[in-house]
Amino acid sequence: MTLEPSPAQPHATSGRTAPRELIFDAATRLFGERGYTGTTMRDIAKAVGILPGSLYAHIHSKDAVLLEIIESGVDRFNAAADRVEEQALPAADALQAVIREHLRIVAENPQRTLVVFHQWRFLDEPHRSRLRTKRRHYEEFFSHTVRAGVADGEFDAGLDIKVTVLGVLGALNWTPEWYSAEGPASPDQIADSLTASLLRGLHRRA
Amino acid sequence: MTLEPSPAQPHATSGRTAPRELIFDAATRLFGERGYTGTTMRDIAKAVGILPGSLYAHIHSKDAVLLEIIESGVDRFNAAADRVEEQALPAADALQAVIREHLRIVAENPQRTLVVFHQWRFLDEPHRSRLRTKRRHYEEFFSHTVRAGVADGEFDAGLDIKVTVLGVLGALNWTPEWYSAEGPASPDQIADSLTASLLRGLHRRA
DNA sequence: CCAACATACAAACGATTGTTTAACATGGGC
DNA sequence: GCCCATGTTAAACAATCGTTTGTATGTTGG
Repeated sequence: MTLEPSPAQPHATSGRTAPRELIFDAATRLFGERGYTGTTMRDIAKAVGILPGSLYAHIHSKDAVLLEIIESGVDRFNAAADRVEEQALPAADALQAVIREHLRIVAENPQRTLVVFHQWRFLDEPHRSRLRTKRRHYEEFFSHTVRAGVADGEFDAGLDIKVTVLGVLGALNWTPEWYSAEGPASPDQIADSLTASLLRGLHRRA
Repeated sequence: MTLEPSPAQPHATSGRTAPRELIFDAATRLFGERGYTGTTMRDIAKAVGILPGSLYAHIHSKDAVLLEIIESGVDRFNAAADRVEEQALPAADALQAVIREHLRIVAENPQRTLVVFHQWRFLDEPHRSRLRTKRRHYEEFFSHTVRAGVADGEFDAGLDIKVTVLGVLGALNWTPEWYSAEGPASPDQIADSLTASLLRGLHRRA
């Protein structure tokens, strides 16, 4: 076999972005903006710059595209939570760390995050149940962390843990709704501001 | 004409629910579950128990139904905020009051709240802009309240007000996603737990 | 009793949906 | 220089979309 300085692979990671990737990028953006049922294959094709039928040389179906977008998104959140869990930090530090990771993932691609949080309803079984389990795994990291923080006296024992966790998750899950890359604050700065509000509360310390 | 023990008025507020109201209830539930673009007029008609064409004796169009659902929902939130504002409470009390009202509105009809928060994207102009302005009015009540709380020393001066308000709103806007009428806690109990977490934070007081 | 009205049905409309098919181009490896 | 894989076009498919139409059926106020 001769030397291959610049192989120009047919369907590997080459200079030009692979058409399959272009399709997924366009689909992610459109699903985020108009929702899964509000986006047509013709919309996606037009965004990529090809005809609708040509999409099917690269993808299996509209449903399969949605599934892959959501699954890859959920996996990022879970990988981040697992990474933080491995460090076995004190509860407050663990929360700050995971909130930072959360906002980095949102900032990297807010549209994909919106799809993950809202379009899972349109997955058909058994994928929907499987993805729901994955999302629950992420939520349970927060439950465990808050519970541990209460157990060792770091957090207030009077907390309603369930509501508190859902409140924190709500604050985080809502961020892709307002985050803008054009804003002045970096994802880490936003994460730390949010962490400060959530952990220390609004009230002034005596 | 014989006696009428049960008048059965044609289109007044009688014993039987008006068909128009049945349509809006079904549309609210379906728009909340499957989204606006994921719901067909045939879905709504089947839920009401009539044929698709018969809907148009009661409504103008699918878009008009969505607009009315969202607008009536937004108006409830704004009316609640205005009511609290009139009382001119200290910032912490004002927040607790509006959070209570917020959760009562969510609890009364979580599906309608979901439609308000997510389906406004499918309104066409100028309605979308007008509704966005109404939503901003609600959000500004929170901004003003937090800012006032910081100004008079009730809240921590180190707060990033913008992020803090968006965090609180995120926690509140996410509630219809998990609130269940079958749950053990009342809306007011949930609101007070949430208020405690948000205002006092997770950390144990020294 | 009757005119008016509200409501319903059955059927259809043009447009749009996701997807399939057959034919045509293109370009690198033997 | 040919071959095969890859990617595209053009055209069409059955199904479904929001909505309209014409007609029938009661029910009510006068």
